[in-house]
Amino acid sequence: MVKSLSLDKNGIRKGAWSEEEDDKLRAYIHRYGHWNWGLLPKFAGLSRSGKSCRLRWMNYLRPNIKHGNFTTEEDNLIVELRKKLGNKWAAIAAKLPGRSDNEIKNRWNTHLKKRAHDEDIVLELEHLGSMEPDQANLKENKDLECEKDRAMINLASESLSSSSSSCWLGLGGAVFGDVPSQTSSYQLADDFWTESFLEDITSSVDSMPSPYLVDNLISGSSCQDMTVVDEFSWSMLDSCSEHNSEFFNC
DNA sequence: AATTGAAACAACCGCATGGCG
DNA sequence: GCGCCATGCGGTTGTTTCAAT
Repeated sequence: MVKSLSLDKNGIRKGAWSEEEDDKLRAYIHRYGHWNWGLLPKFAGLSRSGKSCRLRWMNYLRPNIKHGNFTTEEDNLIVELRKKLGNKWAAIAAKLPGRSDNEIKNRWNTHLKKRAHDEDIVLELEHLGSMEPDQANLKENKDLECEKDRAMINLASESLSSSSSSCWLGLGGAVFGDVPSQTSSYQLADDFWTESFLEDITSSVDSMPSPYLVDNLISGSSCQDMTVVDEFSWSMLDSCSEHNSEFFNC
């Protein structure tokens, strides 16, 4: 279910990410943070665009990201939030810890859109079925009832909202702890990266060029340019040691 | 067993936004 | 105020998988 690999004219890889690329990106961000997506690929030894790296990190490699089946509670919440917020996938994702906007968008487009549409039709038909026959033929009445329908649907979704939110908070409390109000900024716990992972990546990270040691990776850049980059990198790394979690905000 | 169409989803692309000089 | 650049967001595409025929 992945795009086949290809290279563009600049030698930038496109398509599916290999496990090796994932490891490089994960290891690099773990060590240095994503201080600049544009430069990160070169420092991390990846032939990818910064955009591609960012997307891969945000949607797949980011800590705490969940993969696999959506729960009924999650589905309900997505449907409900979409009614309220529209296609604001990032805003919706902020309410579902561990799910990326891309994943939610895909979930909506492949599963929930049709379901939500079907549910609206059922509501509409149920309502029409309860109407007097001659009433149903009167346009003005129909228009009025359509308005009532919308109100009923909204009311139903509000009701669903309060109940499913409770379910979700219960689930969130059990699995994630308190559901953060701003899940776009993740706090990195000390044990975020498992010990086994740290062992796995140690060798690759140590052989990886750090942003302040490499001076020939930015093609065409002058020595002056690199001085700027070096100073920037040092300051960022200093900040990193002081405020480690900020480097993993998503 | 082969074919085909739909479903699923990772990834790409273009535009919008915000920060900075 | 303006232009540039990095980042974020949402729409779309491309590929694989799987079920139906």
